[in-house]
Formats: sequence, structure tokens, C-alpha cells
Amino acid sequence: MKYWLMKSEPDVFGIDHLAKMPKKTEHWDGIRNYQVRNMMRDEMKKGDLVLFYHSNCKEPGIVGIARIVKEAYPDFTAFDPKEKYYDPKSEPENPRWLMVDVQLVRKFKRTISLQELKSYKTLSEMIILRRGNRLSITPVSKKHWDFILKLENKNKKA
DNA sequence: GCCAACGTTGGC
DNA sequence: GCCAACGTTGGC
Repeated sequence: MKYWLMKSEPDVFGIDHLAKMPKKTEHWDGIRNYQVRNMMRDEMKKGDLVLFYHSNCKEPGIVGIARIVKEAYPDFTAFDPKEKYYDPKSEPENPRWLMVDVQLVRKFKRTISLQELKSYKTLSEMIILRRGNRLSITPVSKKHWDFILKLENKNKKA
């Protein structure tokens, strides 16, 4: 089983949106980056666990855990001209873009902020912390995963 | 196949 | 809102 981190803008689709979906499940559409698509297609498996990350907001950071409940399949929003992420080059017969379904496992008791994540030496190699990183989905090592889960119950580092 | 121009991401 | 970093596009 693998671990991942998935970014989302809370103003667009945050963890509270996911919590309100039927079965707390939603398809993760809008991926329009080849590197990320290939990871979804080749490496993401049902049952993999995900750190849900809020980006582009007041307090960016990890807010909870989700689970992959459906493996990569065509992102149908790419076929619809009315959709924000419509891509005329992706045809239903030959879909260019994929998505997965994620289900909320639980929301953290607190946000583990980006600022806090940066303060731990153990996490210094995390992809999300690397300069200029823009991938919306990144793999997370077991070491980092375990460390982050323990942080939830700690007092926030000053 | 190079690379400049452009668009997007996302922290600050 | 700014801007650095990066991906994509398209002319040549």
C-alpha cells in the first residue's frame, strides 16, 4: 500500500466538502498534468491512503486523511465544454485525463500547517516542502506518513 | 528539437 | 496582488 498527499483549494473543494458528499466520497477531477496523471494511472491503488492538503488559502496545511476507493478511470469533465477543465484534445474514445475516487477517512483535530511541517527536520525531504513544487498529487513515504500522524495529537510547535 | 513566450500554481 | 518556479505551446 502506498501513501499520497493531495492538494485542494478549500474555497473550491475542501475537506468539509468531501465530508458532506454521499458516502463521503467524490471523484478527484481536474488533473491536467501528465506527471500526476501517470502516477494516478500506474501507482495509485484502491486502499491507498491520502493526506488531504489545503492549498492557496489562509493557513495551508494538512487537514485530514482520505482513502482511494476507485482506481484511475477517464475524467469525464474533460469532455464537457461547459466544464472549467474542458480539454477538446481529450476524446471519450481516447481519454487523455484520468481521475480517482477518494473517500474521507477522518478530519484531523487540528490543521498541521505548512509552516509547522517545515519546522521538522524529519520531513525536510517531503516533496511538498521542496521549493517550487507544483504537483497536486505527490507520494509520501511511510516514514513521513507515520511522523505526520503522530503530530496530530501533539501540541502545536511554537 | 530548441527555446522564448505564455499560463498556472501557490506561498507570502 | 505579487512573483518565483515550473509546465506547456508553438514558431522556427
